[in-house]
Amino acid sequence: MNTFDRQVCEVVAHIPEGRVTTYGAIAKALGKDRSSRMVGWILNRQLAAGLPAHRVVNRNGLLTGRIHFDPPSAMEDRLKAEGVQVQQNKVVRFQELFWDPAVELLKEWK
DNA sequence: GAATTGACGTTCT
DNA sequence: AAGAACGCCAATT
Repeated sequence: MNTFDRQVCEVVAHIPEGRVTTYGAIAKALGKDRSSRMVGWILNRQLAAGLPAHRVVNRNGLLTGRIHFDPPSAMEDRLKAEGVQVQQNKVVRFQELFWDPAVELLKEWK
């Protein structure tokens, strides 16, 4: 487990309930704005680490990673359970629910 | 070890 | 405005 992995876990673990963020935003917050792909990969590796990976979607608010859940509908169900409305595999009010780690996490970091 | 393939996103045509 | 190309890099074949 390298630094990047931990950073990603750190960020994802801090996403508030009922909020969502994107792969790109996370990558960018870590200075790897071109490696957004890796974020998904890392989550995949750490899926069993108890991370709220369901709060991470692509930049359109689309639940592209639901296929990697077991069952695939788990992602959508969990989000709904947290009060996040989902339709056609995409987050409703995504813009408003978006949680930018580069900004929000910085506040916590203090 | 080369080629392919992604939980992505930006840029160039 | 829609589609192709590319950057990035770990894992799989």
